[in-house]
Amino acid sequence: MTSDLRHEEEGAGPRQGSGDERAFLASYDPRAYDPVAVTVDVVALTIRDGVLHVLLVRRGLPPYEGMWALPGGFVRIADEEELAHAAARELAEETGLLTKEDSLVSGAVGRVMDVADPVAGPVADPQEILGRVHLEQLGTYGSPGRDPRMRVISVAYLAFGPELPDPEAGSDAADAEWVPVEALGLADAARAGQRPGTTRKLAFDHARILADGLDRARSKLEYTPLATAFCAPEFTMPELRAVYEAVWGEELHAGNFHRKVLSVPGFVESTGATTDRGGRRGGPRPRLYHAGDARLLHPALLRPGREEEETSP
Amino acid sequence: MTSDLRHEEEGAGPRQGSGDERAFLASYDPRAYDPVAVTVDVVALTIRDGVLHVLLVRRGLPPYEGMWALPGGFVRIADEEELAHAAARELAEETGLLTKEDSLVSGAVGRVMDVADPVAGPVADPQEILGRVHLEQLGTYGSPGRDPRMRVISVAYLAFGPELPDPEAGSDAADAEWVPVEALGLADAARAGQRPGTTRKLAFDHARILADGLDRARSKLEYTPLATAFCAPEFTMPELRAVYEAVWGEELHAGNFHRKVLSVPGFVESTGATTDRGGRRGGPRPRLYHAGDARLLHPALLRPGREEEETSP
DNA sequence: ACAATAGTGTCTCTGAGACAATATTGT
DNA sequence: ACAATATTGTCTCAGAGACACTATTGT
Repeated sequence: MTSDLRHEEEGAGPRQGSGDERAFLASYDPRAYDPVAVTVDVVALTIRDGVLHVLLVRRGLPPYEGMWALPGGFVRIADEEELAHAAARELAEETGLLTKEDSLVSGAVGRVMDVADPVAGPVADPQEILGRVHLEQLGTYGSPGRDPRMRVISVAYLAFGPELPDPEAGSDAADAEWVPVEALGLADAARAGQRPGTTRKLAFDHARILADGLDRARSKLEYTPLATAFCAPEFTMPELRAVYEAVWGEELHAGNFHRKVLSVPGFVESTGATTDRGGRRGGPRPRLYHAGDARLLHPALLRPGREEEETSP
Repeated sequence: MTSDLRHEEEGAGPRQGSGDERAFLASYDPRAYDPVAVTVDVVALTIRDGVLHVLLVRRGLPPYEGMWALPGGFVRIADEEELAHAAARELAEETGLLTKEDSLVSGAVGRVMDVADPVAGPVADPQEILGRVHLEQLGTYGSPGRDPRMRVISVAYLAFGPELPDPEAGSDAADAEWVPVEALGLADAARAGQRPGTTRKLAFDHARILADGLDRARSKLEYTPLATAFCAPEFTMPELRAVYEAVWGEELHAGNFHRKVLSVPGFVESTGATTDRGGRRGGPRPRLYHAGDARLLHPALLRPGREEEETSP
C-alpha cells in the first residue's frame, strides 16, 4: 500500500464518479471489491406480564437451521437505505406491524430520517409505523468466522417498546416469537462472570449480541429515562418500577423508588389524574405520569447490590 | 420476499429474488452484491503537555483533498481481518509505530486476538506493537451520503494511549499529526448544545465521529479506570488528575480528587515509592501508583458542574 | 525566605436505603 | 373485616465538596 492510498481511507470503487476515477481506484485497491455483506440485527426488548422478552425468529434455512436467531437482514444498499432504517424495517416486518411489504421495498424510501432526531419522513418509513419505539445502535460484529458462508458485517441495534404486538397475529412473520430472556439460560453477564460463553440455542454470535444488548439496557436504565420507553404514554409509578425490576431482575423498594423517581428533575411529570381502578389485589389508585423532557437522569438511579465485587477469578 | 428469505437474514442473495435456490446460491457469488466498502476510522486520543490531542491526517486525494480527517482505511476482507485488528493496524501505521508494513500486509495475519481479552497473538499483530493502548469500538457510521463516491460503512474505534510518539518522526506517515482538540473549534457537545453541527475542517462526517468519541471518553472516565490508560505504567496522583482535567476540560480540586481516587477499591495501588524530584515549581515528591484490577469504579468519579441543565431551547 | 504543591483533616449537605406509618382500594 | 398496595415520613449512614492545615520541595 502506498502512502497516498493509506490516507485514502474512505472507500474507493465503482458506481458514481467518472470512469477515470473508477479505473484509478480499482487498479490501486482491489480490496474494495472483496465480497462482504452488511446486515443489521435487532435486539428488540419488551415487557409482557412483567417479564422481559426478546424477539427471536426461527431459522428456516441452514446454517443453524431450526435454531433461534435475532431478527435482521440486509441493508438495502441499492436503495440508499440508512442503517437505522434497515433496523426499523426489519423490526417492523418481524413484529407484523408492517403487513404491506411493498411499501418498504419500493424505491420510494429515499431520504430517511435520523432516528435520534425524528422528523416527518416518507410514508414508507418504518419508524413512523413503529411509533414510539426507542431504537439505538448497539455495536458492530464482523469477525471473519461468524457466518460460515461469507464475510458478514452486522450492525446490531437495540430496540425498546411498550407491549409490542405478537408477531404471530395475522402477519406472515410466522416464525417470530417473543421469548422470555430468562428462558434462554444466559449466563447473566451482568451479575455473574464475564462473558456469556456458551449459551444454548442462538445461532451465529447472537448470544453475545443479546448479552451485550441486555448489558446496555440495564445500564441505560440507570442514567437515562429509557424505562419510560417500555411504558404506555401514561403510566403509574408501580408500572415504571415493574420495568426496572424486569430489566434488572431484582425487586426494588416501592417507597424509596417512588421518592427517588420524583426527585429527579425532568424524569416524570404528573398528569394530576389517577387510574380508574386500584391494583388487582387492592390498594389505592396510583397516580398517572408521563415522561418528562430530561435526557439524562441527575442524580442517576443506581442499581442496588453492586458493592464489593471484582475479586478476579 | 418470501418468508423463508426474510428469516434468512445472515447472508443470502442480493435483495429481491423470489427463487429460493437462486438466492441461496447467490450468497456464494460475491459479484451479485451491491457495491459496499467496509472501513475503520480511529479516534486516537493522547495527552501531550497536559492538553488533549487527537491524531489527524491530511487528505492527499479528493474528495476533501487537503482537509483533516481521522486515520482509517479498509478492512482487509481477503485476509480475514478482524475489525479491531484493522483499527489497530491503521493506528500503528499512522503513528509510525510500525515501520515495516509488510509484517502486517502479509497473509500471516490469520487469527487475531480479542482486543477486550488480550492473549498472545501472531507476530504481525498490531495490538502487540501498540503495547498498552486501549482500543474499543465507538460506533458505525453508514449513511448513504457520507462518501460521495460509493456506499461506505465505517466502523469507528476509540483509542487511548500515553504520550504516543509523533508520527512525523522517521516514518512514512508524513501527513499525520497530533492536533489539540481545542484547536478544532468543536461546538463542545459535552457541555453546550446538542449536536456539533458545523465544525471547521474535518472531512466526511468525521467531526461527528470525533464528537461522539470525545463524549464517550469523557463519560468513561467517570465510571471506568480508563484514565490510567493515558498514563505511564507508574504514575502520580497529580498526573492522573491532569488526565481528568485535560479530558474534561476543567480544573479539579487536588485534595478532594486525591482522597476520592484512593477511596475507590481497585482503582490504583501504591507502589510505596515516590518520584525522584518534586514538581517543577516545588512541593513534596508525589507517591507513585499503578493501575489496580478494577474494571468499574464504585463509586464513580462524577463530573462536577452538571447540576441544573436541559431546559429545552 | 518564599512560593508552590502533596497529602490529610474537618465540616456540611445531599442522597440512598432501611423502616415505619397512614390512607385507600379489591375481595 | 382483611389483605394488599400507594404514598409519605423519619432516621441513619456514606459520599461529595468546600475549606483549612501541615509538610516538603524548588528557586
